[in-house]
Amino acid sequence: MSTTSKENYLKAIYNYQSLESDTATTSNLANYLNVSNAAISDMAKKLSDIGLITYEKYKGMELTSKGEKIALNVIRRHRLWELFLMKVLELKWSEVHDEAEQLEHHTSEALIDQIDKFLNFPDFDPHGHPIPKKNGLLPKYPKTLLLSNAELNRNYVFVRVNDRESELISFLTNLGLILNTNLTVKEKFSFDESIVVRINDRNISLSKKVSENMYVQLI
Amino acid sequence: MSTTSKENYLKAIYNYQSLESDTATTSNLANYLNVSNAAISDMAKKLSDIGLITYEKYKGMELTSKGEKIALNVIRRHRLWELFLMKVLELKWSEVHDEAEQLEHHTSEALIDQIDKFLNFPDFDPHGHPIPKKNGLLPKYPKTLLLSNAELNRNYVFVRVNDRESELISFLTNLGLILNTNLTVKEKFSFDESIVVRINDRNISLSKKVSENMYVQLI
DNA sequence: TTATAAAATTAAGCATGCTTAAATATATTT
DNA sequence: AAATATATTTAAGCATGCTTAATTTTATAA
Ligand SMILES: [Mn+2]
Ligand SMILES: [Mn+2]
Ligand SMILES: [Mn+2]
Ligand SMILES: [Mn+2]
Repeated sequence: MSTTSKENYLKAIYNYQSLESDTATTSNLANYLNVSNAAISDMAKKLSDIGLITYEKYKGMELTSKGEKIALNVIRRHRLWELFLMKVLELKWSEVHDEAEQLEHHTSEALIDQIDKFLNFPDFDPHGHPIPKKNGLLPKYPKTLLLSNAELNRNYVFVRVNDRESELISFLTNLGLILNTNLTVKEKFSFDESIVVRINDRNISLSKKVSENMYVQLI
Repeated sequence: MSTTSKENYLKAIYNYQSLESDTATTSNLANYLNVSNAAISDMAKKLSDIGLITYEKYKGMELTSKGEKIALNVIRRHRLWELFLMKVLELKWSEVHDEAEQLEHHTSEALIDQIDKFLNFPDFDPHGHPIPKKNGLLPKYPKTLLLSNAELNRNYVFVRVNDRESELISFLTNLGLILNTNLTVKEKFSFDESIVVRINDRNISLSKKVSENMYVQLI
């Protein structure tokens, strides 16, 4: 019923659904999942048939409560694995996402609950994402904004990062830019939308690509 | 190239190949893997085409050194996962096999090496099976025989159990029959091939089905 | 040795999850 | 409001890994 592929589609739809800035369109999902638009249309029919999304041709799709429940469960497995791999098995910050991307589809309820327990029921994964609880609810997490939207000369703390590109994570690690680092935007260049941030008395230049994948919180 | 299905076939072939009492025939594999004979013939062609087994129609199949290497690698992942799940995540003796059956196909080299290291490079899994080393070699392990073939009134130690049926493992657990238990066969009944074994001053009757899945070592 | 039984293979077909190319619907310009 | 561009869906087809039914090969018995 819920294969690896279907789980990934549901997660992707959830992702767009929970964004206020974007929606789960066919093209968005195709791009996100690296498949053709035709594959999305195809799967939309199937997911709709089994009651996991609502779908009207040309109008887009939405998770049903059943579909959302599955999506959150997969996300829970993903994020618990990430934290476990990092804290217990010492995998790198940049490696855990790809590994979890596989494991999330092949982990029983009993196993994931043991991992949850072993980690003492954590609220956040290594990239600052909230971990859905066994009951399906997300823990409370703070309002954040993209670093690319942060204002000049105010104090922020780096609290979350998009983990889908391991290169980016490695890059940040090399810069010493780990979660919970304090920073201030000192300059913004409009010609390439790069910025200069001050971190621990060091000025670092970050491209648009980088700053729009980092989330910060005002302090 | 090497999918979940192919990995399972290679493991199954390895299994029969390493048995002196049986061989990797089409029917054996079909029965072991719970698929039709036709599926085995089909896959034999494919595995042969990609150089993982040698195969002559009606004559049977054998792993090439390339195929055996993959098989041993999957077995390594399987057994390391089993031990890790039991020792670290406290899954039950009867649960770890089914869980590992999935995880073995979705674990990177980096991760399995970390698990190996975390467990301090163990030689045996929870069911007494030797764990292939990173270099592809099996650790030395003692000569054993099936409990069903053990002689009356000699002292044996229970060292290995077939882990493919979780019901059997639960059954043994309930009897207190864990690995490294000493035992003596007191009676053998020919009419149903059941036996009576003496364990810790208790006499226990075991069916043929049970005794031919337990391996013992003479002491 | 020939007949029969058992084992293995081939043939045809199905589900899943993709692809590219063609068709159609929706959005944007003029 | 048409014309054009963009987004989406449909059509046809492919790979993988199965199935059942038919056929062929090999093994066993008479
Ligand atoms: Mn992730
Ligand atoms: Mn993450
Ligand atoms: Mn096992
Ligand atoms: Mn085992």
